[in-house]
Amino acid sequence: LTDRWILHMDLDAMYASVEALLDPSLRGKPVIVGARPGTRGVVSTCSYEARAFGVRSAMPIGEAYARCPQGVFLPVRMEAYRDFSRRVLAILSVHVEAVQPLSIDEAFADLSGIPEPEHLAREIKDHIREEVGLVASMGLAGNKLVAKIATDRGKPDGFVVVTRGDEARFLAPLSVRQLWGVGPKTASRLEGAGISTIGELAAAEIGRLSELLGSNGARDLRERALGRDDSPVETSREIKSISDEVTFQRDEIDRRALWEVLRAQAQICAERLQREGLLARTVTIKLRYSDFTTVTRATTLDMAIDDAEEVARVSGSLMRRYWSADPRPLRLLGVRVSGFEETAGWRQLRLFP
DNA sequence: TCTGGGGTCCTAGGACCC
DNA sequence: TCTGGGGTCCTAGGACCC
Repeated sequence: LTDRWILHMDLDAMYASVEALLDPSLRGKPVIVGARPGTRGVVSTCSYEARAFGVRSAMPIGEAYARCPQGVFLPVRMEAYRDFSRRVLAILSVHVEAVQPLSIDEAFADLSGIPEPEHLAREIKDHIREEVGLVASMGLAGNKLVAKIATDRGKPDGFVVVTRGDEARFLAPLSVRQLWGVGPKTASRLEGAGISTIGELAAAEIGRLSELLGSNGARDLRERALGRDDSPVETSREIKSISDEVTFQRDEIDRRALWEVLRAQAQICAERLQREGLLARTVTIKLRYSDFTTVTRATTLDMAIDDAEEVARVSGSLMRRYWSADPRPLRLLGVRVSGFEETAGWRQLRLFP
């Protein structure tokens, strides 16, 4: 498709911005959404005023407090952000047919075949600001990969267009870290081989890259470094797993307390299974000890389940088998269900809507 | 300054089957 | 009497994303 245009949109500092919309007295202040100082947790999102103090997403809350003690620290209020997210997606959907939400604050939209994609994108951006009050940064390019990076380059309040044919040139000077799929580990491995920009990555010998990342990883990464990506905008995706986990404020060793947490988590997973019309065959527990070592233990059943008692029973027996034998304090406990089948009732609904 | 919670995808090894 | 080989399922860990 020669006139493929993909729009990527990302709401600036979304959680902090929503909090400021709900409480205008927060406007212009360093707002840090995540956890209260003195508790276990990290920064989810912070306002640009807070970023000026060096506060960043995923930073331990204690460090954020050390850098910005005058900050306004707020707990995460997911329901509120979801509500704003829905309103933004609704605006996108008014203008574009194919919309793919990526997360609560990000989406792709397929603008292929639209006469003036840039004009439309600006219109959507204005619309979101006027009707919802949030600022969306946008990237417009010939594919998802480049559109997303374009958004990033313009933040905050960005609008960056990358012309088709210009992808590799646009990416070349940027850090490899900007590429989807290159995290701290891969970046430092590449760095060790003298590769720090996307341009250097694109020019690297494939054999050399394969040694570093395996042949599949090398091939995929090279394509991305050249700005090539033909993945479609997917309007719906299958759920693969459902989980609930918690980090305790203080490491927990009491059997009964742990059992109660596990039961509640099983219940949450089961409720969600039922809501989605799914049955799970695999149940996994996740344990994290005081030294942060983390293990998962799974079991796959012959029969798929969606009942809270059953999920609790299976995760409980995993706990007995793997924790009770060596009952050290836990920092985190979690339950996950996966290996889904649709329930008979839902299958019927789908066959005879 | 100790490290959240919800996910996805990939890899590797072992069991098992034909 | 010296280790086939391919496919599938399962477990566990790890990297990564927001």
